[in-house]
Amino acid sequence: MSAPASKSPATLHDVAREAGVSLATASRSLNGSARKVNESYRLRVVEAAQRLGYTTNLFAQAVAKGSTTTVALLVADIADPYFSSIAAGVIDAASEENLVVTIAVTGRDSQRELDTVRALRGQRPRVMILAGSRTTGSPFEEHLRAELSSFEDTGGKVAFISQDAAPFATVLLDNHGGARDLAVALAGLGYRDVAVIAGPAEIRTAQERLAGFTAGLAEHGVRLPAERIIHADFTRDGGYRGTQELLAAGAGVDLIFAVNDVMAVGVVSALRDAGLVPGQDIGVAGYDDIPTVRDITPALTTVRIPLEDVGRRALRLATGTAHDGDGTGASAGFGAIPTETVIRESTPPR
Amino acid sequence: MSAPASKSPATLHDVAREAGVSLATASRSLNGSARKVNESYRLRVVEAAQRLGYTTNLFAQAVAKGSTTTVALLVADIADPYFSSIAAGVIDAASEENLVVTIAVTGRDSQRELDTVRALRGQRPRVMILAGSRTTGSPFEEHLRAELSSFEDTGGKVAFISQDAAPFATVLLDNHGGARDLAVALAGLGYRDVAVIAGPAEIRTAQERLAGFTAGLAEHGVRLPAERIIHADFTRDGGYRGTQELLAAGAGVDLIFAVNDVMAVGVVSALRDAGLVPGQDIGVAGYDDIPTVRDITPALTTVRIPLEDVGRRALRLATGTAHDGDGTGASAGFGAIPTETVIRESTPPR
DNA sequence: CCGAGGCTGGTAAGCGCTTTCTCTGTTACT
DNA sequence: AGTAACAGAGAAAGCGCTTACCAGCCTCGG
Repeated sequence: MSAPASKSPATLHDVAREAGVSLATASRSLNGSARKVNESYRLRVVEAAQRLGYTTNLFAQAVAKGSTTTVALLVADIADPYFSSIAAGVIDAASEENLVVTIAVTGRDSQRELDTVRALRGQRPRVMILAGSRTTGSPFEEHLRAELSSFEDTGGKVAFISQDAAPFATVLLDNHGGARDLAVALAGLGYRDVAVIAGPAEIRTAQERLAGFTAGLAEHGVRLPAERIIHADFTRDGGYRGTQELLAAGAGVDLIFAVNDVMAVGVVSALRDAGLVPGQDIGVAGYDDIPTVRDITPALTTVRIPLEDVGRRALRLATGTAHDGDGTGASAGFGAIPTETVIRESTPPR
Repeated sequence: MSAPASKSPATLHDVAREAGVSLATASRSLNGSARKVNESYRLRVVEAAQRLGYTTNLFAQAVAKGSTTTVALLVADIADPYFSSIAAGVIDAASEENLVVTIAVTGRDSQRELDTVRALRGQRPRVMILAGSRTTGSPFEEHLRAELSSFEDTGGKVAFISQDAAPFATVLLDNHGGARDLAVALAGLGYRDVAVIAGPAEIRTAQERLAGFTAGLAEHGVRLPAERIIHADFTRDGGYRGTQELLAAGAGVDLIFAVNDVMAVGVVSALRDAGLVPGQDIGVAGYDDIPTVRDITPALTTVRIPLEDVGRRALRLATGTAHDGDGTGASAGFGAIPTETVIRESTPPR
């Protein structure tokens, strides 16, 4: 190594001395500045920095400038493809703007979510993106709102993903509409005896999808009796157990709609384990179109959300980089993200 | 809100004034310190902080203390379940130690990986965890090493996940052994005409798995001719296309081993699309045991790696929190992570 | 030929926090 | 009672960086 391998990183001061210029000049030549500096000086500084293996201390820079390059992303569970796809989008868009993404996981726990937001504020991120599903009636909801408002008051930006969150910017997912369209399509295929594995009762995304689905069925005169709605965990195992419960109740059902794909995957497995052929004996549909549902058997009917795009959009929404006319090209404004019903083998016509 | 909603966040200075104490006292009472502070003072400070909605500016704190609470995690693709599971583990272990995790994605591009490491150094993270697969013979490899060494020289810690990375701490994944065991098990089931969809030739993880698998087969006298080894992308689509290629070559094969699960998922789909019944006509095996492979049809034979655990372990290895005797309880030392062959329906006995 | 600007380096005052050191007020002994 | 030893609060000096602000130097126009 040519680097002197000291015990602490080289500072700008070191670089300035090595280059024989002042601190100010060094700063100006290394980190953009409106001021011009003589090319020969600049070169000397850059070379000195190179030689010493100097990298700007972003923290110190942040302190001095009073603004950071951090984006905080809160997700319920990073291992869930839904969230990791969104995260991929956020990270992608962030790196375009030279922002660094910090990810925290809240595990669908409002208390913990609140704590996390508090802790994250210490990072003074430029923007905070909350992707965990909002719940209704949580006692922490109000505190969260307050915390976020105060964050915005002090110059931060927040963006929500999913349902409208009052005063904050939101990438709206049209859960109701998507589920409604799906229901219409399925009813059109001839399904009549429907059950829904819904998420936890207090999660709004789950509520909306359930409501939309019910509405869509109603348009075709299909009723969804209350006992055909099973609330379960928002996970693969939730879907599995919900299905067991449903089957145990002995309902004669020709279609199961799980309010998200990971649950639907659980449904398929549960059906199979119960000796039924998913798709053939009972149709199955999910929501989200996570990558895997294309590959399971039968391929799952679902509602596509352009997840990565949603992530990207959330970031841009928050940073104010309108930047439209890219990617899908669809939906220029700030309306809800368009969803698309994708019929696959898991719901053959009846 | 009772907070005055000023234009910039409350500073410690504000808190001190509000509480009528000195800056030093405020600092001492809010953020741990060896020094004791009169309880009544402490209370006043805490209340004032509460009232003003104060949160410590972590950056400033970092600058003053000269150390941060950040962990940087580099992954190839956060949307890949392999990496997102690892990330979940890292984040989990990190939050236990009050560390914040920053995730950057490198997209399996050595150049970009190097750039990212450089950029991340600016954050002065306490530890850097590299989970992307190492490649062999990349011209950037040496630079990366240098950059990381210099990072360690200046007080950082580096941990690699996967194969031994010379002077740096590593959570060793026994790719060779795992693949070998798998091959032995499969040969034991009667498979004889084997093909491998290997990853890109330069990725070490792929190489090792291929080598281990070949060795395992050899133990049972099964040969793996070179034309039965197809190199393809490390993704689902890579597996798909590799399989198409294989089938086009018209080889009479009874088993396809894909060097990772996402590729194996692609293999299954490709077989099916070619009118074959995976598992029945041709056995399929993968590697990693990502959550989804349990749920696809046929359920996939694979090699289990406790991914979250690997993430946790990487963090602890780097922070020096030995902290053993938890979770799985398995493997106390720093040996390779134990893998386990999981035979499922995709490889019925022949 | 001189003063007004325009450039561009350097000096120094912060940014929000920690921490050393000083200094005053107590407590504990002889 | 007098002093040593000890707390514990506050003043102030940083941490690494940015950015007014000041000071030379050069270029022009009158």
